[in-house]
Amino acid sequence: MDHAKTTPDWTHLRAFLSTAETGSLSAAARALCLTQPTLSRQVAALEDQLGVMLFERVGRRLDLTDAGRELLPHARDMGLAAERVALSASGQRSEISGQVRITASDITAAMFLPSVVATLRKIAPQLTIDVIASNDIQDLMRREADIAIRHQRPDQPDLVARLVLDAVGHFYAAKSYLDKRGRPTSRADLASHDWVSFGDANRMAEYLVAMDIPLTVDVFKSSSENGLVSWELARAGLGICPMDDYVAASAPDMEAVMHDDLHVTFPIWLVTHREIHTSPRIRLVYDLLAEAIAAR
Amino acid sequence: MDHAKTTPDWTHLRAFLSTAETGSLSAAARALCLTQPTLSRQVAALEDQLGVMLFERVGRRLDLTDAGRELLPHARDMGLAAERVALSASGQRSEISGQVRITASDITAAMFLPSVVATLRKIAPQLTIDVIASNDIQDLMRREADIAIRHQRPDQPDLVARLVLDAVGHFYAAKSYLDKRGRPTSRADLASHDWVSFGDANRMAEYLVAMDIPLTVDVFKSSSENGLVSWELARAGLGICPMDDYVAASAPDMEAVMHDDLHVTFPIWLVTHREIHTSPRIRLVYDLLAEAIAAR
DNA sequence: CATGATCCATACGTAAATGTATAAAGACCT
DNA sequence: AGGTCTTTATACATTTACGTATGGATCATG
Repeated sequence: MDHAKTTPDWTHLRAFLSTAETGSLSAAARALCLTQPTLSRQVAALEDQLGVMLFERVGRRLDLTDAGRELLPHARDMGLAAERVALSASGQRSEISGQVRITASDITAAMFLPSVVATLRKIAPQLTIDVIASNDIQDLMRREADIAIRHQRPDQPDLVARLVLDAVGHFYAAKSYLDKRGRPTSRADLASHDWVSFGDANRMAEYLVAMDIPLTVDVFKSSSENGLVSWELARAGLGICPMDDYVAASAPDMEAVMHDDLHVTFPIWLVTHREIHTSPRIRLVYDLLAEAIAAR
Repeated sequence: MDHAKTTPDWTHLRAFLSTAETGSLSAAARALCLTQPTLSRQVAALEDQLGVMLFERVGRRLDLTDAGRELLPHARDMGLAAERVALSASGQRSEISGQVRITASDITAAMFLPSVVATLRKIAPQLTIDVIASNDIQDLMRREADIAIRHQRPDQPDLVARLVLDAVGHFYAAKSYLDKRGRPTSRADLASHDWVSFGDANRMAEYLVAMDIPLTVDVFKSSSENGLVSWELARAGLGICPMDDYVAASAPDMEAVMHDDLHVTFPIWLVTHREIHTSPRIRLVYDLLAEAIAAR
């Protein structure tokens, strides 16, 4: 098959992809660190080579034609594959070796990190990943970890922090518990239910009262400093417990209480020290974590 | 994310892909209609940009490094996506419209063509596909079809024919039939079984005798000129019937008789008239059929 | 309605990538 | 062993593609 001759120039395909995704030649040029005339020529050359109009020039605007719309997903596939090449390559570099220590809450460490570590190991086989499950943000300062996933902005100025996502959580209880005790429909109802505390019950009560949930500390019939244990207590039917929706989604026996009316959001910060700017192995893990969290 | 800067040049990626697949820079240059020094520079530039050695220069030979082996599948993905772009584009061209008539045996028409026609319709929405189920090779000469899928080389010199595949078939019977009548283990056994004829029983007997199967024409207890009907007769337990393995695979109730010792091969020819050289719409369908048959 | 900003297309000089030519080196065959 | 046919890498001339500059056109804004 003489497809070689009919295969378009890959650079032109990248130009098409970027133009279609950014919506204009100028924006695509900025994204690719090229100039607008270059993109203009590349897209025109591609159209010429394919024998198909890809964009409709209507005024100063470029609109994808039907043909362009048909080709776009395949161009996107190319782009994704190219990104995988780049990512894979960066993991294969000889500098990417040694150990990276990631600290996160016990829940994040157990429910989220394993899959990320798996892809990380695949991308960078010479890397060793240490997962440190801890709720102490000080770890990073003591240099006991390289990267931390935390739910509050660190106040140390010499740390590099990035807000990756505002995660959403709800208040969950076991379906069996709710079947027995009834499903609350108002905030007042919540005070007559059992609660499972995440750490100190007094601090937790304060937090919930600040959310306009009128309860007293004696609703907490069980508690644990360990988030996984708290969660399992709730799953055992011991009461209501706040939980990240992402984690809760893997527990079909749990149900969100007053789902549409009651939720919490909490930031997810990715924190590291300044070494990230000089250490490629930490940078790789940092970027991959950011991507994985954002896309979770 | 500043991935834009780290994303390698797509042209270089194509150079890497072609080099890895052909095994040498020179071969890649020939495949891409470029020169060997160009490929040499492009691959070197890619290695430089990625910070990873992709090939090991051992003598005059290029061997993929572990890193290169890791990247290759992603580069392949890019290549496949690029081919899809090209194919899609060719289908979107305005010249690709109108009708294409494909003739094939009734079995091929019913069991294989539908999925091909589906992808064809998706690629070239302005194309109308006529499937003509017929066992008469003359159709093409009478201009009743544009493309024919046949199992013998056409003797008309003004037709363009291409041997796409040597298909493999076996002799099949219903499992229920074999449970009742026993499974033959030798060629001699076959003569005591019932057979379903594909067309004329005398011609079929001749063919089988030529294969060293010692049977007489009276073993044919049923027959049909229609292949699909013959196959359904066999499925109904009426006897043994030769069938293309590809078709038989979709009938779990059928079993190959003496699978390891007895099989037939038959060529699959793709035939068209010379118009293919001037008609893009026929060329597209022809190429797609060839690909689909080869990859089936 | 006019002004400014933004976008696309074209022209031109320049920089970058390509092709040609060539050398060195390994594989294969006699 | 020697010759031939590969292969890859480098040097140089040329072509190609790029960036800068500019004009025309459209849309937003005062």
